[in-house]
Amino acid sequence: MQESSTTRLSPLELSAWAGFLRAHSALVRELDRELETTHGLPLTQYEVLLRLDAAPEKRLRMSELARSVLLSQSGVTRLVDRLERQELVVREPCAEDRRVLYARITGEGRRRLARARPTHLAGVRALFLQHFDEDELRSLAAAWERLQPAASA
Amino acid sequence: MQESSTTRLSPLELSAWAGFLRAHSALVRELDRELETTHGLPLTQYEVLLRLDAAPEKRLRMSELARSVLLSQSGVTRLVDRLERQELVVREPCAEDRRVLYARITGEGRRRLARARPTHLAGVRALFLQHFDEDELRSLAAAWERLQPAASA
DNA sequence: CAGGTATCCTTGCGAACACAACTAAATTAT
DNA sequence: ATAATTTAGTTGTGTTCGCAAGGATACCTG
Repeated sequence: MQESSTTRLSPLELSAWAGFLRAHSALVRELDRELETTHGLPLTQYEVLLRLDAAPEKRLRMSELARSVLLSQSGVTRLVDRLERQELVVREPCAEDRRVLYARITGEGRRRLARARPTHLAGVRALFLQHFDEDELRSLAAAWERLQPAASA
Repeated sequence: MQESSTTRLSPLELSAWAGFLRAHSALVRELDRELETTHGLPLTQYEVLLRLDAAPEKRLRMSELARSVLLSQSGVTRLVDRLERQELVVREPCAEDRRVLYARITGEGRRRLARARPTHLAGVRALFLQHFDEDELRSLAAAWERLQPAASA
């Protein structure tokens, strides 16, 4: 009463998929813990600061931010709330369209980001990048490109 | 005032790492949504059922389960609470060690799992496995092995 | 075999998220 | 111009999670 191939993953498929899930879970947990304990900055907050710092005018619309960190709109609202409370970010109205708000990274935000960055990058290298050679990195990067449309559909 | 290579990821490194994060987020969200809407079974619950069904006696200690699904102990306690409420799982005491509780999948749990499985596997194939050839899968599986110890340390 | 320690699981608590309903502003249509 | 629709963002509600603390049982040591 089993249709074999459609109801089972091969051991190889299982390793690739389950490993992906496990790796992500362990990595994110560890990196988050690291960042949180050494700089009081959870990973999601770090990533928002990173995006804002990299943005053309050190600011992004709330909705752009939501897309860029792959979070829901309401998630971003409250995430920016938390960042604003710490004065790492400020909200600015937009003159041309008064519905939109920009989130802009502050000087203090940039300092916090600068201090946290080495920690985070060291972690990403030690826990992730380290384990791939250059060919593998290329292969990975290409693969993520391939499954991007499928995922966002 | 910047130490270049230690404070920046190369574009390739960034693609590999950021892609990994984005891919995971999008994939899990989509698979979870799929499973939830078609079978009322969130991904985490599905995975617990899967582990229990695959276990030697259709049961695992709570702590084994926690390690196997890479969740905190308390997370598993409440996840099993939810499963028990739906009667997909039962808790059983252990005679040899009265501190431990086994979580055992029930007949109903196995039926739900069996019904959900094709949906989930189709999703995993379509959204993830599809995009890798066999060599890449092998390379991936090997890589996850490599970074397993680093992550759990 | 008593006292301390370690292990297994649960519970209190707070943080973070998604979904849906909502307000305000802009755009489009009549 | 005004009404309907769309878009940007926030807020209410419920869910899930991790951490830290707690209770019970097992183990270990003198």
